[in-house]
Amino acid sequence: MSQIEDARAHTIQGLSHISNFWGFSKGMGAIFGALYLSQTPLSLDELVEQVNITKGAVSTNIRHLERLGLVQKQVIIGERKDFYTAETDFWKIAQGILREREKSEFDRAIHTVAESLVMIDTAGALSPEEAKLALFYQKRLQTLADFFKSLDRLVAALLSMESLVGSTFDRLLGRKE
Amino acid sequence: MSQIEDARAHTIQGLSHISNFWGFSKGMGAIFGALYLSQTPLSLDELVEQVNITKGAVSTNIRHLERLGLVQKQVIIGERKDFYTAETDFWKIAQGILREREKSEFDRAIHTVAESLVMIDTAGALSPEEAKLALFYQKRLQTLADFFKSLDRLVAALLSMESLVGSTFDRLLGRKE
DNA sequence: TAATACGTTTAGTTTGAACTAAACATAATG
DNA sequence: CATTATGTTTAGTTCAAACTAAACGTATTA
Repeated sequence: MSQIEDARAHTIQGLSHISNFWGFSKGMGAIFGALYLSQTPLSLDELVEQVNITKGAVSTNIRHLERLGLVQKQVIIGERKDFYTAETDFWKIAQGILREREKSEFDRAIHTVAESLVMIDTAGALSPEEAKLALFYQKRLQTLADFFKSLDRLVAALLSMESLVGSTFDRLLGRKE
Repeated sequence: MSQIEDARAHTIQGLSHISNFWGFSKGMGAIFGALYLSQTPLSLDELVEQVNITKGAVSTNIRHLERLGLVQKQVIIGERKDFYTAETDFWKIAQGILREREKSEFDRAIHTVAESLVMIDTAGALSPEEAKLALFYQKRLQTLADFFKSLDRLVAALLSMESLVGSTFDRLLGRKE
């Protein structure tokens, strides 16, 4: 029935949008969607057909998805093709994204601000106005650094909750009691 | 001293990158950076000069920044120009972004999944395999919906913490005791 | 009322990410 | 060993977002 196919297409298109919104390609969202709404693992060729993008693009996108933990490769014995399945635990997925993407980005941010602070620290003799400006920068940069460090701790805390995922948040938010 | 100017440039460039990473334009990050590292409010023309993009772009970007709560317009009496200052409370900023961007995006996601579920519900007579597929979709879509709803609650919870911001998280994460 | 100062809008351009098509590398099969 | 099946890499293309330049609207000043 077309109604059901429509629901599938609608969901996939929605996931494409979300993927895009979160800074990934639409293709990644669509591929994940196709896998998430498949009762069986899919091969690369099947994905090419279902999602309607070329093999190269699927290949690239799916490796990215794998690295993030959104998709798992299934090696089926006696089969030459690779098969893929979607991760269905979204809290796990969130962790994967936090780990692979946000973490390194926070590290980078912290590093950049630290560098800026060093530049100021190692500046030579300063005129009175320069000294005042330097002090101002230091204060602002320190605020920024503190913020990033807090975010970093938050992420680290979430990532260390491995075994609790799936229940912790839900309980925290009142979905289960 | 050039060392200090370098620190400023380095920070601004870092903020541009971060802005871009979070799905905003680099220009927005640069403009915010210029304001954040300014001891005085800046006019549009001063920003044009400092950030080195055209008036039109600054105008567009700064309105976006304002809407997100990253920047405030200061109407100075007796001055025809608008002046802008950067918000310096980053937890407030995070809230602004959550409110303006994430919230509506979650709403959209929830809505899309709900639509898909309706499509399945209203599908007519189904063959046995179709019925089985429909059931499978329903289960998966429900899982997805639950996840989005949890995220939505999380965001709502964070947004309702208005008065606590700045201390709550830090305490939560052990930065202060 | 003319001239100026300012912010916004618009038409066109630039740019980078994600795509396609096709060549390629590798392993399995006959 | 030639052929086929498969996934990856690459050179080139497409497309949308963000930019520029310039026109525009509006308020202020002379």
